[in-house]
Order: sequence, then C-alpha cells, then structure tokens
Amino acid sequence: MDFRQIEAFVYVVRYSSFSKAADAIFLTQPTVSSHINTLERELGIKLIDRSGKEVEPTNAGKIFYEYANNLIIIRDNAVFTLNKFSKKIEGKVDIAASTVPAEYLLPKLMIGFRNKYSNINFSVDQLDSNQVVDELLEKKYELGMVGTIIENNKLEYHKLVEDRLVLAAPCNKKFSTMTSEVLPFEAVKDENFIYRESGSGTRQEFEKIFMKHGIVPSSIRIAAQFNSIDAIKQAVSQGLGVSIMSYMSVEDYVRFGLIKAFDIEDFDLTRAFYIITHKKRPLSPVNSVFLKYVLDSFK
Amino acid sequence: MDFRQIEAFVYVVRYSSFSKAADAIFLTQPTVSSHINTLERELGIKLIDRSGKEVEPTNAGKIFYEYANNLIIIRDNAVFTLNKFSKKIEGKVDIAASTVPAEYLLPKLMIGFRNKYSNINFSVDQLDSNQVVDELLEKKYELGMVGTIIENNKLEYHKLVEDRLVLAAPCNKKFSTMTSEVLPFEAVKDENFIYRESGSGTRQEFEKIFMKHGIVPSSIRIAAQFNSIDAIKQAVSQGLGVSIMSYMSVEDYVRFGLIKAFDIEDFDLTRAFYIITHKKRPLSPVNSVFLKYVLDSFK
DNA sequence: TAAAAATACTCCATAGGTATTTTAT
DNA sequence: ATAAAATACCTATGGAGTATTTTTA
Repeated sequence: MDFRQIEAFVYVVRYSSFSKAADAIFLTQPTVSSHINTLERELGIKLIDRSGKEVEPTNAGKIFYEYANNLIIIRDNAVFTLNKFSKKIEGKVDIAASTVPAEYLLPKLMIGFRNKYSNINFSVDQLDSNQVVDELLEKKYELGMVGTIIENNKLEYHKLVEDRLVLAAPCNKKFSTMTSEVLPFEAVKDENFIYRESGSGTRQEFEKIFMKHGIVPSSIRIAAQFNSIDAIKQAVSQGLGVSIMSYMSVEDYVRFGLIKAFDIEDFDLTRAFYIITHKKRPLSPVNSVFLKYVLDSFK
Repeated sequence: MDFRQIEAFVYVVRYSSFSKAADAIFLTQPTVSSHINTLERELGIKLIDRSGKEVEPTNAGKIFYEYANNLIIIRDNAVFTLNKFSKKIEGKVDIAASTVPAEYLLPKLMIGFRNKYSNINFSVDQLDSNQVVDELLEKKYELGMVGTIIENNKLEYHKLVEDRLVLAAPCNKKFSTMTSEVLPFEAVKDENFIYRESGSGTRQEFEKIFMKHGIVPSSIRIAAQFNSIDAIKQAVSQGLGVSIMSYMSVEDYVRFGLIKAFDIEDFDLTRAFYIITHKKRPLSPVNSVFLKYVLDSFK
C-alpha cells in the first residue's frame, strides 16, 4: 500500500472518475487505473465499481475510503506540522558560555538576534570552559561558547573572532612611564600576578603559552585569585598586581585610563573565541538559525 | 513519504537502534538508514539524533513519531477490516428470480448454502424474466436467476442446468391412452392451451420455438392465462386444457399421475436456467461465494 | 576490539509515462 | 462520435540488497 495509490483512490471516489482524479493529482489516467488495480489486488477485494457511466466505490471501497481519507489527512498534517516546526524561530536559546564570551560577546549577539526574530529569549549559563564542554557532551546544551579549545572529537569548534591576551597593569608610575606597548618578559616576570580560577580558559591559555616558553606556573608570584573579571580589573587598576587578560575584557578600563595593556615580547598571546556544537547532534531550528547568525556576524 | 520509511522510523525510535529496527521489520540496516535519510530529506529536518551510543528522536522526531505511529496503525486497521469484510460470508443474499428458478431451483440451493454458512438469510424477489434483468441493470440486485436469455452485453449468463419444455396434459381418456411419450404437433395443435402471463420466460421460450416452426401465437386457441404455475397445474390436471411447461415444474404432478407430460415431435424444447451477474460490477463477498456455490452445485 | 551506522555499489521491481484499444454513451 | 477506462509497452527512479568503511563505546 502506497500513498500515491491511496491518494488516487480517494480522488477517484471524490470525482467518480479516473481521468478527473488523474487531473487533480497530476497523474495520467492509466497511472490512476494502475494504482487502483494494485490496491485492489493487494487488499484482495474490488474497491471501485466501474460498471456504470460513473464509477463508484463498492461497499468495501466505502469502508476503505474512511481509512484512506484519514491516512492522507494525517500525512498532510504531519508534513504541515513539521514544516511549521522547522520554520519556528522562537522560544528559548540556551547557551553555555565561559566568562569572556558570556560578558563581552553574547550581549551584542543577543540584541542583534532579538532584533531580527521576535519571540526569542535567551538563557545563558556562565560556566568555566571545562564545564561548558561537559554540558555539551551531556546534551544539556546544544550550543556553547569558549575562548580555548578543549579537544574532543565529538565537538565542533567554529572560530568566531581573534583576540589577544595582554598584560593588564595598573597606571602607576612604574607602568605609566613605559613608552613601548611591548614589554620584554624580564620586565614583568617578578610582578605580582592576579589569577582567574583554575577552570578559566583565559588562565589555561596563558599557562599553556608560558609553559611553552619554559616558565612553570609555580615560579610566578601570585597576589590574588578571583573568579570575576571585574574584580580583577578593579584589583589591577588599584595596584594589587598585574594580570594576563583578554584585551577584549579590559578594553574599557584601558580607554578610561584605569589600566595599561601591554604585549609581551616574543610571546604569541593571540587566542580565539569559538562557538561549539556537537559534530553529529542535530540542532533545533532556533539554535540552528542562531548559530548561522553568529557565524555570519563574525564573517 | 512511504509506508516502509515510516515503519522504519517508528521501529528505529522504538528500539533506539537502526540494526534492531532492521531486524524487526525484515530489512537490512543500510536500507533502514536510507529510509530514515530519505524521510529527513523530504521533511527537511533531522528526525533522529545519532550522536550518542543509543540513537533517539530529536524534538522534530518526537512530533513526527505520533503521526507516524497513527499512520501505521490506521493502515493496519484498514487491511484487517477489509480482510474481515472479504471473508465475512454472512448477511443477506438478495436474488431476483423468475418463477421456475425461484420455486424449483432456489429452495434446495438456499438450504444447502445455509447448511454451509450460518448467519445467512435470503431475500428472493420473484419477478418475470424481463423484470429480473431490469433490476440487475438498475443495480437493485447483484444476482438474478432466469430460464431464458434476454440478451444484454452488460450481463453475464452462467448456465446452471438443462431442462425441457413439455406438453402438460390432463390424464383424461384422450391422453392417458397415448402410449408414446412423443406426440406429433398435429395431435395437439387444436387443443385448448393454458398460458402463463406474457412476461414469463417459459411463455417466451415456447413462443420463440413455435415461431421458428412457423406457428404464430395468435393461431393457438387460448383457454386461460395464469401467473401461477400451481394454478396452471391444477387447471391442466382438471382438464381445462394443455400447457407448455418446464418439466421440472410438473414433475411432481406427473409422478402422482395427475398430469401426463409429452415431448412434441421434431420440436427441440430444451431450455436452460441461468444465474445472472453483471459483467463488470464486483460482487459482494457473500454473493460471490453464493455464486460459486451455485455454479459448483450444477457442475 | 566489537558493534553499530554510514557509504558505495549493484540490481530489479514498479511508478509513471505514451500510444493505442476497448467500451459505453 | 465522443469520452472514459483498459491495455500494452517502455523508461527511469529508488527500494533493497551485499560488501565495505567509518565511527564510537
């Protein structure tokens, strides 16, 4: 039993004619004939009485018509509902994001996306990078945003934007007198450093880079550790110490002259932010459109 | 969208596995994969999330599952119901029959058929042969029985049994002394004849035969006309006249010595009884089985 | 390493077409 | 004579298979 056959049958009954039915469903009359014959053979009973001038259903045909009609209706409803679902760009976009993207990338994206599609609301879960990856792997979120790659062959990292880690220093006399924007590592290695918490992608990135230059984390003097970017910015600007931070996250303090930002000589502190999806897991329509929007925003 | 694809999808969801689903519906795993892919492409949305160890429906898949499940259930119910209908040999068998078959053929057939299938009842409409044909053409009856052929290219005549028309004569001294069972036409042409009504197949048959021998109906002396076979038998046996009748219908009176039956020399008075159906109109299951039973009974 | 899904390919059944014949009005 | 359905025949799509590769637990 096939939908084309059922459809042919339904239309033959409705129009009391093979050729009119054929017209209605954009087939030829012989094809409709063949469909009805196939159905009748499969069901083992004649469905259409062709003896008169107008063809009409037999009693068996009348019984089958009810089923056939329902089958066509349900199929059409299924298609309609799924199309609606596919196009339905509304509801909640859930994202797990680490600190920097959550605070410095997402707000602008969220505003832009909400301008384009109404009926959207966001729920951002601000976690550290490892947790973001875990939540994605546990399928609690379809989308994640981080500033460091934690390799996992189930995940796909889509690069959004490059940033660089900078040395954020207070504008005291020691640093405000520096004319160069690039400092040799020697000039800062004995400073007091302010750290993020250990799960932080920013911290992991800079530890990775320092290790590559043969500097072990334990050899660095730690003045304090915060899990808030703002707290670090405050602490740095007030002179508690220096910190390695995303330029993106200190840009405002730099602009207002509260912090000075330096690159470190010979250290490649570029980093990037990524939006993460599962490699295979299908995205819901909203998330899929949001992903596209985000990628386009950074193209 | 195809039932095989829908079925594959339903079973993949139920078993959370492509290969188990394939087993369950007697296909191979690649075929199931291909069905799901085709469905997803057609509906424009992923239905199955294959990212984990167990595959599971996406949200779209969950929505579609409800429809898919109903489609399969309704299809199966349609097949089941129609099979039941095809096999349901019960209900009313309606037959339009002319006098002789209604009175001398049908009773035995009805008893035999009811012995074989319970839950059968009959409704016999006793009409003259022309009316039987008309009722069939108007689709008021699917089956008819007559003793003469009224040619119509929409109808099919299935021959049941041969009979012969005989001259039924009273057992008075004139006829009871006849030793031969065959009379020359000369011996009877001046008798008083008793007729059936003009629509009667028996009457039409014998008028046809007599015409063929050059004898016009108006040249025959008519003593009476009845529309009842029994009345004619009574009238003949009491000496009102002679009549041309189915041997079948006078057999009992002959056996009891109330009537003598003669063939007429050189006249071929054989006739046959037929069960009539439409050439193209499909028979309902009961009627179709009854037809088969009747044909087998006379084979 | 084993089990499951995807992929690549081959084959053939049949949906659908065109052309024609048959049937009924 | 006309209109509708049936029939005959052809083509090509895609359903279903086997064999193999890829992926993941």
